[in-house]
Amino acid sequence: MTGYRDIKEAVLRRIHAGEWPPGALIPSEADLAAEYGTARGTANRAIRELAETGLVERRRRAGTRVTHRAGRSALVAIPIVRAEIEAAGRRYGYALLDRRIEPGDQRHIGRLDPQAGAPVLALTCLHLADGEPHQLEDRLIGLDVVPDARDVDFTATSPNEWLVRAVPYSRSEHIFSAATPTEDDRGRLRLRPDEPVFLIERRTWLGAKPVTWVRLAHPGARYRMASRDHDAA
Amino acid sequence: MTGYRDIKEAVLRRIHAGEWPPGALIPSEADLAAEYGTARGTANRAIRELAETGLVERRRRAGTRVTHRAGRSALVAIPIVRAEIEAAGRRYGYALLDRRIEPGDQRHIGRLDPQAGAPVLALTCLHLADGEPHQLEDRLIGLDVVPDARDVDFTATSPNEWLVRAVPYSRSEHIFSAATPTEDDRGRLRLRPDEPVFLIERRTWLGAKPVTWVRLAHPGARYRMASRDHDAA
DNA sequence: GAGTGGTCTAGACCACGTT
DNA sequence: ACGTGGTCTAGACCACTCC
Repeated sequence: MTGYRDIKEAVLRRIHAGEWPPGALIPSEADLAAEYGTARGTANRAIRELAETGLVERRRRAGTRVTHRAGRSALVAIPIVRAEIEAAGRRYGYALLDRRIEPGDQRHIGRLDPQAGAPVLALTCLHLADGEPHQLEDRLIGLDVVPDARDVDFTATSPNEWLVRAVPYSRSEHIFSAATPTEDDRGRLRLRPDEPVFLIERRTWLGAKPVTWVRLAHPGARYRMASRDHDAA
Repeated sequence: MTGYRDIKEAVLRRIHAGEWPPGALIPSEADLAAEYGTARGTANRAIRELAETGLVERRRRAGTRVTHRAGRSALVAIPIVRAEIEAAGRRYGYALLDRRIEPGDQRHIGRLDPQAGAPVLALTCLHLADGEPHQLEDRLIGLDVVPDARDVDFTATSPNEWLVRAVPYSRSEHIFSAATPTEDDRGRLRLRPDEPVFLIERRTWLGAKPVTWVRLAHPGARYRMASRDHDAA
């Protein structure tokens, strides 16, 4: 029995073998289906999944081409910090360091980008593993979009966990970087001299409205983020 | 017309609205199909895609449940450095700094993990943007798996580009981290004092055999890696 | 206009795991 | 045993875009 996985692997192999170099047109779904003796739906699923990884590009009428700049992609899981710590067999600790409500203004541009004048909830908290600082979280929440956040007791629940449960979002964006820590980072994460921080910045929207911005700082020398691969063969 | 996207959004909304809290069972494909007046295949695709993002978990006979710890995931594109630089409108430059062939031994454990005694090609090269150091590449290639690499002129072609074109792989793994630069990093990337490096380490296999290991170091203060989102609504 | 991908349908069989 | 998801089929209609 030929399945969509078989077709996917076969096409992947033929691309890697050089049969279809970058830029080349691969056979249409109908031709692939005929060649492998399946329904078109089966070939469709195979090639659709290859397109999702970026290996090929599809356009109606124009057909399916092998992508030129074969960048690789990786699926990075960004765990909830509590789960990450507990999964490592360590004791999770949490502290709310600061909570303010600010009018949305210049300070938030490029981060939350709130509507002019809309109030912003600014939180700073620390996540610990076995009592040792693990992640420093600076967060902005748009109270116009998420009014309920005003009344949540964030000394008991971390904003991450509350938001995941309470607030839907439709789009998010991440930036990963290495940085020299700020003075705050240095003190709160108890960094060694010269130790950098690994930063994850995430912005989240519901439709066009910004929901939350967060900066997650990890001690660089003690943090690595791994990914499973995304291409497959 | 109700499409798989409609069902996907509807289910997403109902989960976020609290109708099905984490751990709850959502209706079977057949029930959803009946509810929304579609074929089962349509409901299948909707829920399958939600499962791919990790929002729900599916098991035969047991049904589909809302995931408990809904970690988020992001799809990170790792571009070929040349394309990345040229896409930014900068001039690409490349230099091979070092090339050695070494017997596979202790030094490579945890990186390439070559078969005992198999020769390893070790390359160091620098990628520049407008003449400024952009990425320092340290690479190991298993010559037992990729014998052709021995005869390639890597002063003309960067190993990244050659490998992408010439060698298939079946699995890869990435680690992202922030680090204090080594003395080599500092000199070759012309780092400012206290400037950290952003590291990408990638290991690639063909079946069970290690193909290549690479460490890509970027000046932290000048490098950010962005991702598109992977969850969708 | 015609060929390509995008999607849906109604049905089917099977694998799997819970009961 | 039986209900669930996993997949395939053969056909269909449509949207898009190149010619």
